[in-house]
Amino acid sequence: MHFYDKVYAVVERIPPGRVTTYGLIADFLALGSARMVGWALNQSHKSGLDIPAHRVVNRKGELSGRAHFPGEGVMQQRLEAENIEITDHRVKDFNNLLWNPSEHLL
DNA sequence: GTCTTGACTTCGG
DNA sequence: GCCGAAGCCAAGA
Repeated sequence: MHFYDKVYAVVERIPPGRVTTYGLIADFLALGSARMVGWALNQSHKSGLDIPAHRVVNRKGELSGRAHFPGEGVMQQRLEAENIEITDHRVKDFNNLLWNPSEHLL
């Protein structure tokens, strides 16, 4: 059980239409660094699992990981498919859509 | 072994 | 609010 397995477990529990941040996940799992979350998601494609990584954004609500998706604009399209509006690579109404793991999982 | 590289965040200016 | 520096820690070279 590596830390990225826990990251995947949390990310899979993010409800559709909501988003969360690297920092919140790192804090919830006590990883010590938000970078580890990004690194875990970077490796997620070869885990074989279907991780909804598009629901994880940075603390400003920006789609900082969009470049690592299979195609250009894929991350944004997946979010829009869940009724999340994106303007200039940022989640609109981000503060309202933010999903905090520690308030729902514990 | 060290050094670099990040899907990040926080703090000071 | 923006910018630069620093802290963070697992891979890969």
